[in-house]
Amino acid sequence: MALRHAVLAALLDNEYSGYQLAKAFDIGVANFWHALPQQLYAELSKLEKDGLVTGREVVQTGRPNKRVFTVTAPGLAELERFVAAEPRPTFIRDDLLVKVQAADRVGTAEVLRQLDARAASAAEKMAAYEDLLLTLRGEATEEDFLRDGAPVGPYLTCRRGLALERETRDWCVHTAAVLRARRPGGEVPRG
Amino acid sequence: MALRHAVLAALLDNEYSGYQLAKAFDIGVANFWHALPQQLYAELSKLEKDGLVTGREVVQTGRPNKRVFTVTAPGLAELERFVAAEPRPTFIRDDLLVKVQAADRVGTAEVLRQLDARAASAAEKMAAYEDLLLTLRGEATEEDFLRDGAPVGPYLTCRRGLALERETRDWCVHTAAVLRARRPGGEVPRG
DNA sequence: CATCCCATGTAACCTGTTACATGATTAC
DNA sequence: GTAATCATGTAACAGGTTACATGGGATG
Repeated sequence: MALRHAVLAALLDNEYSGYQLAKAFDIGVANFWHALPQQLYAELSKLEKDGLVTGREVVQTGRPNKRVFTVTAPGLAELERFVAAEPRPTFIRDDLLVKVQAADRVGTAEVLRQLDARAASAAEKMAAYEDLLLTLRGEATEEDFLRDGAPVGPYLTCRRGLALERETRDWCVHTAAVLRARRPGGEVPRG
Repeated sequence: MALRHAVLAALLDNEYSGYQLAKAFDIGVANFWHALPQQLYAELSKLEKDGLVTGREVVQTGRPNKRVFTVTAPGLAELERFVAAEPRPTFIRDDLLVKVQAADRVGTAEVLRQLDARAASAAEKMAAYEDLLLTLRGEATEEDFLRDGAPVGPYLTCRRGLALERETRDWCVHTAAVLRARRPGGEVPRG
């Protein structure tokens, strides 16, 4: 019962279909919750069965119809309970960090390539988050929006995502530079 | 097959028992991989059965004996394969962020308390990581250690953890300040 | 005397991932 | 025509979590 609350929170500011929710979990929600589309479809079904969200058919032309979901009063109450509960420990799993941890004992050429790639993708995500922040606050300055604007929750979590990606990019760039300086050319010693 | 490589990487710089490994996964490895003690005991058994680590009984006085584990040549080869493979998408799950996402629609008093608590625990972890960095580099300056020191992998991942915790602390402090300014006193509107 | 730390697991359950399945429309 | 996007799932399997179990020694 954990994905459940992430989905409820994501549905607060918007109606979403499963497909749209999957997009939101790809960029935006991805800062703090990772989930696959299949999980989201399954979770939306369960949430609807439990009465925490309601679905509404949206007829579309030129593309398949879809069902969009909204949080119900019991759903909001469930979120309220979740918020009051002790948070679980934060959960990080990152392959690339495992590889850097092992950098002294394995070939670093691949690690360097992956660090470069990650730095580039972090830079892309930063740009995406900056766009999203602009969209969320509209005409307002950041200062004004943070004082009065709504919804502020998604804005604050997006800022977090931006800071995280900046940190990731900087760390990758720095780490790659350190490893390259230690082993000029990034070659793998053999034998 | 994912925890496996985190365990192998953690065992590279040291022999560890299951219990010690659990401690390492609590601070240090926690920056990039989350796992429970039960998982570690189970994984060590599997790794030993598969010949990727070897166990060695250490007789102790005044406390129970323990089995410490070392990575074998096949274990190192397995890590080498893992390093060459494409990394999986990074995995984050954070209850507190879900709660902030919902901040416009639920009571913020509890969220504020949890943000304060998280800021404090991030500050504690920063101190722990700073200590660990000092221990890892010994007498050397950071610059020298990054050029020649060993093992540099754990040092680099620890730096990442430090940066992450700093970012977490700053974001929590900032976010709490924003929410408090919007709703003076942090009270929950009812009705 | 109680509590914490060391030390290691098992068993039942829940959650998440991988692979597969379908089908229409739009953009190149 | 080929690929991408929209749209929604199922089924089998792998992985992770919760609860439980045990027992000695050190610390206050």
